[in-house]
Amino acid sequence: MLLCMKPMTIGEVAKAAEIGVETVRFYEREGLIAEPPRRRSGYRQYPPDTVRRVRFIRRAKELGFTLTEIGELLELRVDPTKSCADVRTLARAKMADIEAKMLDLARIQAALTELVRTCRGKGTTSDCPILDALDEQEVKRGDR
Amino acid sequence: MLLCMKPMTIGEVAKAAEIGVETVRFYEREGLIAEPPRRRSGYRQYPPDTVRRVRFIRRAKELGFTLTEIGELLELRVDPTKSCADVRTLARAKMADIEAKMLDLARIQAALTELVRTCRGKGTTSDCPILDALDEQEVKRGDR
DNA sequence: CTTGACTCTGTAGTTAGGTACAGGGTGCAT
DNA sequence: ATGCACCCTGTACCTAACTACAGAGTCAAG
Repeated sequence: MLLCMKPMTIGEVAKAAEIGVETVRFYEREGLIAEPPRRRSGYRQYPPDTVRRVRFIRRAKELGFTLTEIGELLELRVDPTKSCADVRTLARAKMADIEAKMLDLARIQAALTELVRTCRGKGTTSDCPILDALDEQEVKRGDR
Repeated sequence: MLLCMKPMTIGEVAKAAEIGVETVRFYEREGLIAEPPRRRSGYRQYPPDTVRRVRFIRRAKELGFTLTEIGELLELRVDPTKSCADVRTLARAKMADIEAKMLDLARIQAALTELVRTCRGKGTTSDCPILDALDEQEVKRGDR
């Protein structure tokens, strides 16, 4: 573990996070990762923690979050410079987003399960259960 | 159902699906929705079902699926022209994707819950539980 | 029959999120 | 002390997924 505390080059970070070197610099420009200290030569010296941050960004993107949203998630922390109430409010908003995503995913999952079941059973049991997955809740949304 | 079975214009579909007219045509070009019949004038006449399809596309995008993946999902159905085994295989692959997404979302959700809890506890407990959310599988890998 | 909102095709521009050089400097193993 | 892999900045380019015209035709309320 203590070995991990040595600063890393951008190439090491990129490799560890399974991402391109250019992308790391891009995330830095976008403010998603902090500007690291430099050597006198100008080489970036990343704290190893950066790898986790970059990995988080990569995974969160696959969940449909934009880089902006991911930035907000990464800003969320217990921080004396911010009001606890603000942090909680923002966190709760994100939790609601996530809840909605999980619900939609569960619906598609259920539809796929049904599809596989139907498929095993008989041949031509008609059309497309997938379409049903996400649309009855328009009704619910209306009176939310 | 109140949904009228009469064909709809592209503008009606767009409005009902909360999307732009241009986007509907774009989805048609991309093969995500079928080319509808036309009037003699060339006007598209959409079956009302199209609205559900477009809504599905919109929602699925928010879950991090690409249009290509969404197209694959929409192709999945019990269909005599396709082998049942193929459909099942593809459906199972999608289900695995979805499972992974739901797991990651649950992890972030848990991290946010923890954050809110900590925050209420009035701690300056320092850092960032969010970062921990998606990286425990790293633990499996040996450090160098 | 006019008029204004709507539709058509086709092409071009935009935004998000990277990705790829060019032209130069750095580090280190041999 | 040199070669090679790596890093720097800056700019340009790329794909996905729209979005915005232009220029022309269509529909229907009044």
